[in-house]
Amino acid sequence: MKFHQLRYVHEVVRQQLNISAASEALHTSQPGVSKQIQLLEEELGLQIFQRNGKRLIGVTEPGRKIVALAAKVVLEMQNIKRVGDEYSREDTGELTIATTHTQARYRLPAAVKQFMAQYPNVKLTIHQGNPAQVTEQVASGEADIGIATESISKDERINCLPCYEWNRCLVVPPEHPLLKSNELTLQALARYPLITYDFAFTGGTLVSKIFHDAGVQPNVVFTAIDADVIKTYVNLGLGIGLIANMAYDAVRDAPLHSLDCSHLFPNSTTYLGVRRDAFLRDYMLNFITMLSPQYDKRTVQHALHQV
Amino acid sequence: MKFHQLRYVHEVVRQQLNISAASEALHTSQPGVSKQIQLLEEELGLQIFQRNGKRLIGVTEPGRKIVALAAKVVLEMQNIKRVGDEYSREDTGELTIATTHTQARYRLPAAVKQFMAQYPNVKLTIHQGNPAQVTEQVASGEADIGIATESISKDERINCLPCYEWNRCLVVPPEHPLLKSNELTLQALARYPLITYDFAFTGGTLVSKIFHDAGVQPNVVFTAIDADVIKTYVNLGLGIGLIANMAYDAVRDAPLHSLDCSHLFPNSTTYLGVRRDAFLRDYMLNFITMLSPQYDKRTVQHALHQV
DNA sequence: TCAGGTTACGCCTGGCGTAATCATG
DNA sequence: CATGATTACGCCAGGCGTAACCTGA
Repeated sequence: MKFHQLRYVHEVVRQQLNISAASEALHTSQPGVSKQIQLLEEELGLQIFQRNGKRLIGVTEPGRKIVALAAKVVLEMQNIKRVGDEYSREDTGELTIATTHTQARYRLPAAVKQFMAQYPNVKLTIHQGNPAQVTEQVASGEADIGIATESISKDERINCLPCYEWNRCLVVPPEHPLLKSNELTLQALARYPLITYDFAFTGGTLVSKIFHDAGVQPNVVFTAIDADVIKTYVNLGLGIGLIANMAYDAVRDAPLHSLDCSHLFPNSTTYLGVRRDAFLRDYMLNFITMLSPQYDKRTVQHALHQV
Repeated sequence: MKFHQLRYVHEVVRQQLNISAASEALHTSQPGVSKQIQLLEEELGLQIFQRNGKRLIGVTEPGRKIVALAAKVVLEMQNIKRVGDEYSREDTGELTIATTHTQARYRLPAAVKQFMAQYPNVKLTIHQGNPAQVTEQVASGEADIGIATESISKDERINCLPCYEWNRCLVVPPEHPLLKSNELTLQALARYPLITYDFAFTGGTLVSKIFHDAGVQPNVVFTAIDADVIKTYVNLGLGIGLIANMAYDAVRDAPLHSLDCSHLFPNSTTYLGVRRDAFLRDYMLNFITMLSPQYDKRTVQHALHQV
């Protein structure tokens, strides 16, 4: 049983059972991949893939176990390589961060700037997506670090660290009637068309739960992943926007006004997550401390079980 | 980076850094192992082993990480092989059980007999040791299943299942004064020289804690791992024996008498543990159900996280 | 007919074993 | 000197790529 064979199986699965695509991704010939997979199946004495004639059309029952184990092995091998890099070509490598728009746009820039200055030879990539996608990217190893709210901390495959707390604010056009009322309530809020994040009302998240518990039905007319998009539409007079408070800046976002909502919703916590058994390069740990200066490296290492 | 190289590193560490011994264990030549390890070190750009001239005298800091990861990979590869065996040469293989004397002698025989009848082609091995050794063997993968009391359930690397509960009894020679007293107490017990398991008083275990909490100092004159040894010495009149109640049988152990102690000590639970990320062959799961018929296979699978 | 997979075959890398050499206690 | 690691070297398995061939949609 060769390590290559496991990589091949792993990649074929990742490429939706397309051997040609896998061989391309692996920079090798297609017959080679085909052959090695056959040899592995022969050695193990079982079929990993279901075939219809010559096409792969699925993964067999035992195949699923093999695929899962192969994925683990591939990850461990990556980790070993990383340990090598860590102790030799110090301070060069890659860092992939998966996060949501709000974090990428409003919270990460300072840390990223600092990081790039300190590690000019690390190739930094930011993957943007909704919380579920962030979680998946971290769990699959596509991203080294994921930054998102709550949901990421509930995944068994991911170790998490609370990063910081935040709340929401309402952005409204100038002269909006809500600016004159003395106290903002859920009821008042529900009277106007609402524009907010598209994931705020999926999967029983916090915001939807608060409305539901209060027996108030908000009038959500439009959703986006993107606070900037939301503000744009608020500017057009299509409604009022409910966004993270860090996404509003009085000067930059004039003429919009903001109304604090922290009395309506409990604080949310943004978590940072890494895959359970990923090895973190030193610069990765340092990035985390740049993002969350309240932790030192030792604390981070401990919290993320990098023993 | 070849899989073989990781096996080599793993085995060299297991053999106390003796490359010759490792090459023997791996059925290959010593220069081969030496070479491959050098190649791996070269590829990773770091030293795994500390060398004094040509002798290996230790594992470097990064080496420790590599060794740990290599061990994981080796284990996963074993698991993959097992999946293969599971679905092809059904019902042949090996099963290694690590357990303490008491379990091996008094509790396992029935299950073992049943198992051997059903799986004549599975090579069954029982490793005997104290609870700490059992734990270590399971954690290291030397044993597939470990059966021991409490301590095994506290190891992070092991998934456990409570197997059954038991308590202790006192074995005394015939005509012993304790046979005439109406109620057995810790104080009464402490008046006589005591013979018991050697691990009963190490590491703050249950028995020692009970005595300590009651402010009673037992007079332990002799310890053994083995209830049979203990009974032998009780027979010689060297003291009274405190053993697991399942280890006493009125007929077989005559002329010794027993006194129930379940009012003095809380029940102990015997746990069955498997390594966190080990793949369990079907016959292994069946062995567990034979030992603990109160669970069905599905329950066992779930409890041990064999998803 | 074409995308996608397997078979056939020769090249050549690289792993292994043997034998010789070197270092440490 | 004996134990144990490294170096040298030739053999050959086996992985890879090219080319030819097969097969459902």
